Amino acid sequence: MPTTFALLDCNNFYVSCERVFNPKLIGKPVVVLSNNDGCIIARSNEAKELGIKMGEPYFRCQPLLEHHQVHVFSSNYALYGDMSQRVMEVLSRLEPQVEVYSIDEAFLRLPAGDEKTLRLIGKNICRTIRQHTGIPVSIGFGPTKTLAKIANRIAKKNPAQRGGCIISAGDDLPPILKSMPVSEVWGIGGRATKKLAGQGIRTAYDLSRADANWLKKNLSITGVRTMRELQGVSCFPLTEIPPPKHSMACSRSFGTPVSELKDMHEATVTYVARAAEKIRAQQLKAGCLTLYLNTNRFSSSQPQYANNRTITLPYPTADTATLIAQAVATLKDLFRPGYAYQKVGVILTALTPEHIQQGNLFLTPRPNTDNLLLALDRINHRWGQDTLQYGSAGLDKPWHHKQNMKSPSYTTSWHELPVALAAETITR
DNA sequence: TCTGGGGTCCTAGGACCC
DNA sequence: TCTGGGGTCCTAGGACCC
Repeated sequence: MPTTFALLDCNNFYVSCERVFNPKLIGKPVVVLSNNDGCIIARSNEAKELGIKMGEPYFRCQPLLEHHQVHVFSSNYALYGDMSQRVMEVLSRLEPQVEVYSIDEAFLRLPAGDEKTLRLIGKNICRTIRQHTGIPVSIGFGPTKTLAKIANRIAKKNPAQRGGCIISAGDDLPPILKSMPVSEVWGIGGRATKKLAGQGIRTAYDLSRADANWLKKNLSITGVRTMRELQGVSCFPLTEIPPPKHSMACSRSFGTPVSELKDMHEATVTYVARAAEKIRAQQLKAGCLTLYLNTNRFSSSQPQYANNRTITLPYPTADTATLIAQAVATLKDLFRPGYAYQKVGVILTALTPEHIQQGNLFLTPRPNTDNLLLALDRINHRWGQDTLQYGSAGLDKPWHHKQNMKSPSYTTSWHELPVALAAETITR
């Protein structure tokens, strides 16, 4: 049965989240920064018009931002994550076949319908999500995911397409693809764009007509799939049930460079605890742990050092104390004094479901800490992250990343709920 | 002074087997 | 002096995504 894909995308998502709880920002230029207030990762349309680039380091464009009185926010993932869930819930109530693709995007699969039907569906989705969450969204339809992505891009740039741009695999397709630079095609990054340019392939249309053998050799099988998708042949299916994760990571850049082992130790413990909490939430255990650390690679005046090590754990575990002990021992091996470190990070891999565990013939049974961890997670969930934490994670955390302009966690913290004031009006 | 974080997929090449 | 061929598995690194 023929189907249509749709891509729903929240407009300037992080900025839109800030605006829901701070309507004064509507119509004003707004940007949101990455962790540690490092780079620009979200811009309102007004900010884009000022020429502020995606991924630009904050310190570099700070004068421009100040000059235009741009509103700047540190990223607030508690808020964005929660708003994302609300958007996806509303969407799932409207449409049965949904793949949550990222924090601000979802693919849908619909029975292939005529343009009028799709447009009605699109309008209804956009209106309902806006009404229930306050978040503006755009939608694009196409016979494949890649074409739905392109349709979404066109819809977003063109307010007349409110309710959705629709691409079909007919005669209209070539002119649309000819107007789309190949670098804007989903799956074509900077490297591929360069390689393709060398072959004279500059637009999505050129790519849809490229030589499959050359593509396979130079862009791997995924390049060939993208080409087929541009032709209207679906190669990337909808995955409604997210596959289990293969890895779980936690890392942050330090607010200021760190040289002391004590601080590195505290940060390592903090990130291990967080990563362990995350895999427990998904009923997983880790078989391996990777620890890595590095100095600031952008600094030409400071001596550079980066290292990493992966260890196999004695048995798969999600027990924070066990993981901390292993990570700290690894840290002591990797740490070299005399460097200004910028970051330490932890990756848990070889993840397996907690109820399917391979036993070990030669190890004594390990202590069962399941109930302790359950209580820990429940308390932190109920009363907020780090209500209970391991002592070695430190209290002051002088190395903590910068977050100087963060908005309140309006929807996830009892202490930070927005307050609505109603003025009494007298009408007689 | 100040440059994010968390994922996935694919491939080449090494190690190893018979 | 001359030293195969075919296969699997694993891993590091590259590329891409948001």
